[in-house]
Amino acid sequence: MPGPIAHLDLDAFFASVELSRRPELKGLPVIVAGSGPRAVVTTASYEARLFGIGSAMPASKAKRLCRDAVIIAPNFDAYREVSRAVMLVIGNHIERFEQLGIDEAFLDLEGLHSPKAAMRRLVGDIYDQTAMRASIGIGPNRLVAKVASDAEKPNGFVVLTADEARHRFAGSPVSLVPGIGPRTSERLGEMAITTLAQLRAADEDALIERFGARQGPALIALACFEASAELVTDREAVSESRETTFDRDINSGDELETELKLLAAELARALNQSGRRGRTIRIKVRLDDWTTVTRARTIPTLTNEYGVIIAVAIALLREYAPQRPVRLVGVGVAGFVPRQQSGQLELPLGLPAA
DNA sequence: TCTGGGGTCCTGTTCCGC
DNA sequence: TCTGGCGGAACAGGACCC
Repeated sequence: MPGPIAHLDLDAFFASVELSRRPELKGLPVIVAGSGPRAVVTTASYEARLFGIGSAMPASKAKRLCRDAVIIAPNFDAYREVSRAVMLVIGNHIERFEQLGIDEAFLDLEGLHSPKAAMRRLVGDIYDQTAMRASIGIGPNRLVAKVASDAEKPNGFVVLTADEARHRFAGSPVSLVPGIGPRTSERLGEMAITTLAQLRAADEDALIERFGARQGPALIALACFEASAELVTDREAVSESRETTFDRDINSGDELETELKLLAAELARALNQSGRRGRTIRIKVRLDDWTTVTRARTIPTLTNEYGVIIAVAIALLREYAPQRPVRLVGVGVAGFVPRQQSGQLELPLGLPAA
């Protein structure tokens, strides 16, 4: 039996990085958010959370909730740098770990003499070397570890078996577990299932009828805290994109194409820098009524060239021809191949063999 | 007072070739 | 020759995550 697994989560990460750069703000409600009229909060310090401010909240609302909040524009380069430093510390302690996003990781604790003591030392080292606080959850699989790290943050340190997790969170809303978001919560609510205990006891056939043969049983497994303990230690990106929300909705096709060109240029620059290429080019358009449309086209050869990307993107946009004001456009390239294979797959595909 | 940006994964549909 | 089944690839949308 594999395991145990630890989940490490950096507390209020973006805000913590800002506070370490500007110690005079310590103790104040700090919000990291963009500046436009449609900006949202990316991270709030724990002082700001006392005012009811949370992630994904419109910045305008956050300001109303706390007039004295210090608002700081996000600086992703700085966050990436601190993230790298933290991951280096983790790598010095733990052989196998899987980074997720910028501020968390799963750690394979198998074979460690005293996993808890090892995690205490790791958290101490991370703080000493980067000034970042982390919460730790330890469990038999990723799901238990993740929920455990969330349970008592900031500075949390929670160790649970699956059985203990089932008991401790029996009365918690189904959305406590990762994988059950707002939409699934709502649909479960329509079946009078709101807590994890209710989901665990739910009729599997009814769930299958409602959610399908795969997702139905998967929901019960989530409620039982059954999950894989496997880590994916060598994750490679499969797509990259750029998108922007306008301060005001846009009606003109010319203006949309101008924006699309800027985004495609930035995307091509990034792809060239990382040496990544893909065959599928997609656009994304969000209308003023929040409907989101994507269109994609796969071309015969791998590309990261601006000229190719923008030509396909504009063709897709013209074919779609939005009939309502547009609040967001985006462009992306997908279908990356693992780097060692990319040489072979450059041949035109989709042609009948000779 | 509406709701960012950058991703991943899954599902259902359609199309095409065998 | 016609038809149906099947599987894979592409595509669109949706849910979710940080």
